[in-house]
Amino acid sequence: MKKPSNKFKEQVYKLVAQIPKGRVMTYGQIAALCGQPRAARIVGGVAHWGDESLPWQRVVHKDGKLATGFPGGVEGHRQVLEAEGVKVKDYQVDIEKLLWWPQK
DNA sequence: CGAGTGACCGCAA
DNA sequence: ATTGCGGCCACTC
Repeated sequence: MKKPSNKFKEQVYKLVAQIPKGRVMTYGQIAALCGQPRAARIVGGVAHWGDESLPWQRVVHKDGKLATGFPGGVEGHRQVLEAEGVKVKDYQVDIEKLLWWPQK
């Protein structure tokens, strides 16, 4: 296990905290906004061992697929997302519709 | 500096 | 469409 803990983590924190309810972002997207478009894995590490107070449930794969290692698996992830108002279809969200970008 | 890890991403069979 | 493999980056030992 590896626990990220530097500015990259803080960057991810800020981005995730900005995700409005009912919207989702992809790991690659967040990584790109942090300046590392290929560091999606790092974002995943932060998500797993990062601040649990952040809405990681709004972070999904590039295809809109749910996170693999989410507590309770995709099942728990799906329920939390629906609780936020996000319609989940077959453990997948309408990524093209719900994908959110930070206001410039 | 070298090796290992990870809630990913993209391409090939 | 599904499955498998590698590569990528940041971080730890």
